[in-house]
Amino acid sequence: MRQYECERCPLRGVEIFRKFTKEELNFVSDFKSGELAAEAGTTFLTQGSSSAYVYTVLSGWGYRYKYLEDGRRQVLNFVFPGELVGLQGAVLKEMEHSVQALSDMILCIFERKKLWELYKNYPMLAYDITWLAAREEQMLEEHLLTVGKRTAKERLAYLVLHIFERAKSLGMNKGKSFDVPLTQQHVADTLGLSLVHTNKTLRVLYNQELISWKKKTLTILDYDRLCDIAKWEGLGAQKRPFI
Amino acid sequence: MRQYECERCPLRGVEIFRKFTKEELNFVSDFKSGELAAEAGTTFLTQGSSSAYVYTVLSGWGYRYKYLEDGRRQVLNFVFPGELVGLQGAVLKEMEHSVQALSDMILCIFERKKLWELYKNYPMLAYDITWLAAREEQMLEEHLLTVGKRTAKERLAYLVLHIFERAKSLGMNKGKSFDVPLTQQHVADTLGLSLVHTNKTLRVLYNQELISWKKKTLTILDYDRLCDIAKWEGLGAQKRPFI
DNA sequence: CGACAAGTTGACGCACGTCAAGGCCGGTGG
DNA sequence: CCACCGGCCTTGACGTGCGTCAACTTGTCG
Repeated sequence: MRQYECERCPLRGVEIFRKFTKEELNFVSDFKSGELAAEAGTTFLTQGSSSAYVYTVLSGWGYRYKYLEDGRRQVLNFVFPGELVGLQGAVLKEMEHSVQALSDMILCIFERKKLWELYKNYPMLAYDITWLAAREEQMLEEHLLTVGKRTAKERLAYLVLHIFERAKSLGMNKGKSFDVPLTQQHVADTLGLSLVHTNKTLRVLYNQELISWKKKTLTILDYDRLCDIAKWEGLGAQKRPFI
Repeated sequence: MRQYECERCPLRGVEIFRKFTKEELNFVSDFKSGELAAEAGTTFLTQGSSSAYVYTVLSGWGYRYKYLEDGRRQVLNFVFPGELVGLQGAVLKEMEHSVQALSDMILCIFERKKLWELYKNYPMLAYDITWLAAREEQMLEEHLLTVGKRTAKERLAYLVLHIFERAKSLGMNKGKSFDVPLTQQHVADTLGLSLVHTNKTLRVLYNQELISWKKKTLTILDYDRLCDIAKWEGLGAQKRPFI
């Protein structure tokens, strides 16, 4: 049921996260009510349902998405280790999106009911949750700008940089390369492009020696030119909280 | 400096907002450090700057938007009375979007510094802020779906319904009509469409007797068919907090 | 009545979507 | 070991929804 004690949480060591006090750690440990191992492909939160839990990603990649009734799918954002999932479902009446595991994931389970205790007794953690929500909002806004205003080539450049930055901040990269459990269909559904056009645009980036993406390994060949193309300024690199 | 005392706040009476305790009201009144009257067209929060304040909208409409360096603009969302503006700038390092008044607005000013006090002493209000952030996120996600996957006609239908629902929940409508201080350029920049195509698509909706939009007055002529076209299920109508 | 912002309309072009046909590769079973 | 299958990727041909350009109209405010 619980393999990872909060006190020995493998993520705590990652530099980007702010340090917790002993007391906070104790509370979180108590707050945590178990772990969920989700295999790649599992949808563990579903659009339209109200979840009794909030999760923190311990390891693995996932993505949040929405469907239109006729099947059109929009990927909203990805979820990386240290991030909170399902807050909407806990705070509002229900989730209006689904979350699926891209790779095998381990999630820490927190009960919705206990969230209130956290707010009441650990204002710093409450503030942290707000911080995480604000950051999520910021990412969504940049995505909206991407889908609304960037061209196909700009979108691809943006997406590649976006996921690279996020992976890198967690040490999930190997130099300029990293493993990406995405299919081109995922990419297309993230960027509001068709599968075919996504494929052809990726080919352009490859031909221009900007990236290489073979067998789930993505390599950034020319970071600066990609930034230029994407017209993107990067994510802030502040220390971040994690519950 | 302060025309509207929190104790006599005109918004408190609006049914959709949850009631505050006497104590909460006192705190908010103390938290509030003044009012800002922004004329239509004023940009009162700017992309890239870090603001020392958070605002609550007392009256009027605004919109949040982002620019790409070459001038392409994406409208992210609108802001209505009772909503919080500038939380990102208060919690994270800086705002990554701007906010402009569409009509004349009155905003309550809160100091960023005091936000922490709120978290420490009024967990319920802290929770409310999270609630508002989660709702904002939900709206953004629906917008992303719209821009990514809906056709021009669907987008227009969606937008019309979206702003109508929000205005209506605040009693800002007159039956099926309401005043909309938007130009077609705003609409285009919200939906990721060109101005010309927006105009032509609006004409289609008008010709099909779905809406009428003349001189800043928008009328919903056929609510049901619009919903059908938009493939949208509406915003939740829960009681909402407001700081 | 002039000036300027906003809305309107038609003509034309292109970025991206759709369709369709293979190709590659890892997995499974005989 | 090969045969087959089902995902996923790739590529060309062709179609179209939406963008761009440009000119005109309408409304508004001095």
